[in-house]
Amino acid sequence: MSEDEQGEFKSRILINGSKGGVTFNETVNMFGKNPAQVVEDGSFFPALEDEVIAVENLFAVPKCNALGDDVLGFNSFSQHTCFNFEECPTVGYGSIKTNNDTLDSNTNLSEKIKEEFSDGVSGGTDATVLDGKNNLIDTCEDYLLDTEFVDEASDFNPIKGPYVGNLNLESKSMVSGGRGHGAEISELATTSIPVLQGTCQDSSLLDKMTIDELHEAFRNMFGRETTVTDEQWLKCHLSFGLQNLLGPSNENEGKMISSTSDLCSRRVSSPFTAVFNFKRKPRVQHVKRERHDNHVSLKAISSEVRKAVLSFSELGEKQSILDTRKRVRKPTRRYIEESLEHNSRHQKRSCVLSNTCSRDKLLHNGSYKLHCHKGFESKPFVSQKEPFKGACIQVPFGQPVHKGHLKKKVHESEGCEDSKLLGSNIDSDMESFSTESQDDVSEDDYSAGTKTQKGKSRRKHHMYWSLSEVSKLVEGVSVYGVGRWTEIKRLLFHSSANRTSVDLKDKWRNLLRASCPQSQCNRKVESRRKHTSQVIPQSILRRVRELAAIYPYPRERKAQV
DNA sequence: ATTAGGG
DNA sequence: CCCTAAT
Repeated sequence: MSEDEQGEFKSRILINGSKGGVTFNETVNMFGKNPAQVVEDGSFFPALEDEVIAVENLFAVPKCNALGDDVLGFNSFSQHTCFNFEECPTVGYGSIKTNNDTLDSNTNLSEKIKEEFSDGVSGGTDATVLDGKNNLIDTCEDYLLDTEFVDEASDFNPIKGPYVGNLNLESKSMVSGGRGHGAEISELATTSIPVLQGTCQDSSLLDKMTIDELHEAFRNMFGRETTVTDEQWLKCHLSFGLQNLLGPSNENEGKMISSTSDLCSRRVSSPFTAVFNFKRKPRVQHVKRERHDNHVSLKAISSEVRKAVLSFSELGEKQSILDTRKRVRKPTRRYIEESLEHNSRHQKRSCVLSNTCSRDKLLHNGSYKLHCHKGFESKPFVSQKEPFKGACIQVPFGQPVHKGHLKKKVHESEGCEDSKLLGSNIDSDMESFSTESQDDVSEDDYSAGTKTQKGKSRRKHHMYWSLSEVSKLVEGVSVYGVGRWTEIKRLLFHSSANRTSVDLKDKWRNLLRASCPQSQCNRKVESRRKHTSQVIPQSILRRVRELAAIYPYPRERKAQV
């Protein structure tokens, strides 16, 4: 099957799916698999309730970040998902079941997939994996662009959720009588295609939901309220979130590097084949069982199957290819920094591998436009479209948060607090320059923010020296002498993180210049400055002169000697 | 790592 | 303030 044919095939499925034009049975038949066979295989369905619970725990353990705005992130999503499970463990079976017997493993499928892949998560997902994903995405994109989802000007994706049915159930906490049907990972193919259309069939359920219900569902899913009253918007977000169930599995499915490059070279290896592979339930299921018993992770699955999983995910995500781009984990600024510092070397290597396929595409991918330094543009998944919001710190799976970060962060905040303290200290200690003190605080905050981006030369925000600071400096010089900037800094400016010893030195130099009675030129400048900046009191200037005499600068010292 | 000095 | 050379 040629590439074009593959693409056409995929598009067909997707489009049909979105329009619900193909029934599940038809879809299944397309693959030559009779749904009855699926049902017949009883081993697929029995899933113990505790299995569900296990899943729940699985997801409860990992990331417990504060729910942030990044609703697209897998972390928060899984968290919410877990939440939902708690509320109704058997959620989602009913509605699908009404559609087709084979479909009732729908939701469970998602769980299983997650479960399946969550093992690999801890193993550490490598950047390359993500790159690989992007490769896939991009590849898929070609096929999908002509679908109805090109329009993604807005932040959300107009997905007429495949999972609408589930959503409905979740939001209403409907519990069907059925137990958790052990949806096998192999069900993925069979299920998801039906899902794609099944949702459309069930979209009536979504439509039936009131705004309040939608809001509730939204809250359950994303852990936050929304003020949006647009039904479409809510539905899209909800369905989008549900769709994430499959996305993460993709992302988490590590160790795909090899197959990734494989896919790179010949592009996605026949999505059709991929789906088809999934039809071989017995095989995959076998793996699944093994895993249950022996904790055999997905690694055990043959690379072929894994490839299939990956490829399938593209399919299953339907239009979401575009979504996926956005859903790609947004790293925190911290993470970016760290990556720059620690991983640049590794990335260079892995990028060489993955770039050939992904890079050029990614580069003209708007949402991936990376505003990054140096060889970082090749890491699409680090794109940070939205400004970092401290509330939601999402660290990509497998990318451990180094303690250094914590330290750094702590230090930074320390600095801020200290500077605030300094402000108050100054107020009490010195003659009180309240405005200046405030300036200190704000300035500190600012500089603390800019300092973090070590790399590019961003000039430190100009911070005027407050009179109190000058006084302290002079005092320090009088005590320790000129040139002991580190000492002075340590004892008198320890709390002000924004004044380095070099700053002190520079300031002293300037004071010296200002103090020594100079030519008219100098005075002119001085008088000119009077209007804009602070005027250094004569008392201080005098003191500076005295100190200059006592502690001449080295050069002058030499001259004196 | 500090310091001096030029820019 | 930044950068760099010298120490």
